Amino acid sequence: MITIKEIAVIAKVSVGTVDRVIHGRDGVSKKTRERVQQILTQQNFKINNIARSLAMKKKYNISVLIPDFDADNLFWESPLLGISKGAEEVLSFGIEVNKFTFNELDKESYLKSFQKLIDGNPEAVILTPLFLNETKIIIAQLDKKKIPYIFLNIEMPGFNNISFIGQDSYKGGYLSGKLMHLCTGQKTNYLITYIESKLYNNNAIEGRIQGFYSYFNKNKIPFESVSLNFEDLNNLERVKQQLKEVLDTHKNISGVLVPSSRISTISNCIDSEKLKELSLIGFDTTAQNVANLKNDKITFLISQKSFNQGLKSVKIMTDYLIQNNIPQQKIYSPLEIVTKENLEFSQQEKWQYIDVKKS
Amino acid sequence: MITIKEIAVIAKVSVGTVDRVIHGRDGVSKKTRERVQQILTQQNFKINNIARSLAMKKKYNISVLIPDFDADNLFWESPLLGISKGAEEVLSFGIEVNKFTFNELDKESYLKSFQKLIDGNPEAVILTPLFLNETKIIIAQLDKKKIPYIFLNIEMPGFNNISFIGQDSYKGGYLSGKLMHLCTGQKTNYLITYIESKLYNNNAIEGRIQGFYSYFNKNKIPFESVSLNFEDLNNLERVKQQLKEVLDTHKNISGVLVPSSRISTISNCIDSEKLKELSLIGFDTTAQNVANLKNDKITFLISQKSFNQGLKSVKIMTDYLIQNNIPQQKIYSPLEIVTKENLEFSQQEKWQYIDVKKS
DNA sequence: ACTAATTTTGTGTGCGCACACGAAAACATA
DNA sequence: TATGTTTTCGTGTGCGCACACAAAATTAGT
Repeated sequence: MITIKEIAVIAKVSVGTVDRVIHGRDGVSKKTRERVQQILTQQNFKINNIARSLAMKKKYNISVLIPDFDADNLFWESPLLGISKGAEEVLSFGIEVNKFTFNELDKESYLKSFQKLIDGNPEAVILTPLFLNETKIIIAQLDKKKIPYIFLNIEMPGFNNISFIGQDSYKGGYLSGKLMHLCTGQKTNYLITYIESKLYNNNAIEGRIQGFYSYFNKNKIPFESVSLNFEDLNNLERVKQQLKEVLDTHKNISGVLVPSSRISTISNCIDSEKLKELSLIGFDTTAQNVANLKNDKITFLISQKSFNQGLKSVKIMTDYLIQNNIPQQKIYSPLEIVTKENLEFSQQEKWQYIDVKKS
Repeated sequence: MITIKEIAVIAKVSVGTVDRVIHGRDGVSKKTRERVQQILTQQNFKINNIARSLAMKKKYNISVLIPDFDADNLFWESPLLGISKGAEEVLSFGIEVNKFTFNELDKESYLKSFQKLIDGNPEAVILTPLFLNETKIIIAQLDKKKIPYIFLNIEMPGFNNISFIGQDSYKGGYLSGKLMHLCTGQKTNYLITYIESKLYNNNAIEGRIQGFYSYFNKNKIPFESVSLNFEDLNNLERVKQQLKEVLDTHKNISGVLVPSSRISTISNCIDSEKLKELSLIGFDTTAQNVANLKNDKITFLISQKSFNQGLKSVKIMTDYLIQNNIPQQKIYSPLEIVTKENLEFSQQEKWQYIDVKKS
């Protein structure tokens, strides 16, 4: 690997001039600039990022706004862990990552957390835009201050986010259709459950349901589906009752699709005898979901590897800040098919990180 | 992040002494060593790897011995690409990666390539131990010279490799059993094809077949299987004939398992009308396999993400050389279930790398 | 032609660490 | 006590780059 010093010798200029050419700073005559540039490309000069980041010492502050997790809903644990991992990896590059969490059921806490965040004067922001109107307020401030931002996990159109990192929910649903069909064969009567949220419009869930339908339509497979809408997934007795009713009236249902991460709640609320006749397919490998996959209550999970999403968001933002690398507008995570038999190999990155932390 | 200089001030010693304590070099009195060590842990000192690798300038040479690929069998392309990616990533750490390939059908070329490799005096070796006896010769030399080595993709017991990176073939086969059962439902009559190799004993294929059987046995699912052994997969006419024969005599076969990466060859040699009645499951996402997955000739592929295996092998060896991090003895890759519907999200790392290379 | 203003180029220092070398302290021997 | 030996510790330099500042070269203005 050739160094700027060597380039300087070849070009018969000083390292300062080479530095100016490399970074396109002004103060170099056209003639020497061209000469140096030519030698640069000709010698295939590649900057030594190790030395660069050591010399730079510029401190960047990336702030993250993301929902918190709790015992009932562990979904956000994974991305948070991924972000922590990312934070460690970019630490030596002079990047500090600050996490701000909020209650996913509380718009106020979203705004309040953001207020704290913005007070820290971050150079860049990674956020989960859960509520539309509040996000508008937030983004207005970011745009005004010209702070770049990435949307993590939730897609929301109409903003100038430099990237979206998450799942293609339509294709996830489409895949769930295929798997469901595979599980149930001819008996194509399905139950689809979801939670009507007055709080936020979750495009992901709708996308998944659409994808699910599309699989059958595009492949000209006749099917029937019943939808069941829960008001409150924490009222387990009510959930049980609703499920029993619908499964009793529609005896021929052979599969249940839960287009969210809450499938374990559903599977726990179905009578265990009845459960044996059903194929359950859901999304995301939360601890509860994984447990139910293990004891055969769930057949398939489709994971978006949200640990990696968190990790990636930090790394991509770092790349943007340090190298000025513009990322792709949409970065879709893999659709990982998880079943009892390959479970132990799933989410390796996450578990490795947790292991390291413990030791 | 606290620096050794700051530690030195606190401990009232010079940076040199701190350095000695950190790296356990001798020449420090017991008393000061303990004092410095205490401050080190107390202040939670973490070495700055950026600065470290800059200062070190020690050049390491990792050499890789791996089969070459050709148009008929692209399997080894992926790990090779992964290794290239890894080589780039560790370049700034003063690590040079040299690749030596051999013909997987030719024991002589294995030894000959190794001879070239060892002449380069590598500090570490990553290899695919394809032939048992020849591997013994090779490893004897490495052991004698105390050169550490990792086994990539192929497991071979009885050696002092610091790690094995590859697939758990038994569990891969077990998963293929589950998927096959899912695809075929009640009709559990299967054809299992393989290539009897006189050259090398491929434990992976045996492991997969065993795993496949185990799935049905452990779950007490009655099934029947027919085995078909090809002498030469390049003699397509003969392969076609053999397949036709076996499928004609066993009309009730509903699925075909190919426990190797050569499933595309098989699927291309089955009459297309007949193919529609069959479920085909195979391993590894070679270009040909992927193409056949797309046009519905193959139902499932189980991928071991060999790109990542190659990448990982380089990074793990680097970690071992630079940080003296001892890796796990066995590092199993995920069992990625690939189907037409999630194909585009598969192997992202690999495609990204290829894209970058092109631009 | 002689300053002054401006552009162009060169130099020096430091980022945090590794390591060679030399200095000082502690100890040993006569 | 003087001298040699060994142990312990400190200093200086460089890794490749960024950046502030100084110096030189060029141009403009009179």
